[in-house]
Amino acid sequence: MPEKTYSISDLASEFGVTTRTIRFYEEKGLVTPRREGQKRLYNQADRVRIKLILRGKRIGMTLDECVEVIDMYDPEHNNAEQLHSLIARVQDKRARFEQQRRDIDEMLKGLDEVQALCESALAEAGAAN
Amino acid sequence: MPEKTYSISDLASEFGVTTRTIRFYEEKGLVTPRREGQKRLYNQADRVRIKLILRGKRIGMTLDECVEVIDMYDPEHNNAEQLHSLIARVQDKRARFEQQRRDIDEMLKGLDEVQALCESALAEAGAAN
DNA sequence: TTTACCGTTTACGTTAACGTAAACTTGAGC
DNA sequence: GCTCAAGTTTACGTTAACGTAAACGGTAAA
Repeated sequence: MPEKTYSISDLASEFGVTTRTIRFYEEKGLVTPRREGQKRLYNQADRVRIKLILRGKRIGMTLDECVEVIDMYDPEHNNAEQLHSLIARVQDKRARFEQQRRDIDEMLKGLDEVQALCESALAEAGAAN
Repeated sequence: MPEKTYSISDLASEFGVTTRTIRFYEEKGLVTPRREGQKRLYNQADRVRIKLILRGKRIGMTLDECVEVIDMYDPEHNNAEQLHSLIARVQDKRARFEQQRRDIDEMLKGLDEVQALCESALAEAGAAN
């Protein structure tokens, strides 16, 4: 069965971005859809790459960093040396993500405190009536 | 006892940024150190704000978003209406941060898989000898 | 056939978050 | 008194990640 394909506006609306954004990612080499005549045709792999890019962006990664991570997924690695270097890069990214998770947890803790203060202030105001 | 203060380069080196960055934050109204003559003097509150800004930046927040969050911490809120609106904003931020945490967890999962593949490939190569 | 979309390329514009450089002041140490 | 490091202001430069506009091609419905 033929693989499912997507038009550029399919993906744009699915992911809530503009077609310009997707073409821009192509300019930068992040996706390489095939063409049907003039029109771009995206396959499942393209779609996944875009999804990964947008996930990266949500946590503040640059497009170049997104590429770095995505490239880790395809095995251009043959020998032991390359495998070790890949593992090292994985560790670097992991450290970064774990730092980010700590940052987010701190942020959430702060929000909890603010909310608790708000609610106790509201309770007090309510009790005053 | 007088509050502890910091020079601009104190904070710059503590946080690993340039003095330009800190002055830029002042231009944008994110910090307002007092002056001793010509020189800027930062107090503990200023220092904490900068710390919060940089934490926000690490998870991809814009400076404006950092201000939004930081502003939630000081109580400019008196009446019940303002308290409810603040709680609503807290919920919005919370949702965003939780999404980010999910994104990070997915990223880490991906890294785990890559590393596992690398290690099993290395084990296989080792066994082949 | 005309209208209405969807798609395309090309190209200039925009915003955030600083970098960088120049020119000047000021207090500390020699 | 001179130097030197650390500070200041002013101002133009830079990069990433698209936005926006113009001008055009294909096709499907009215």
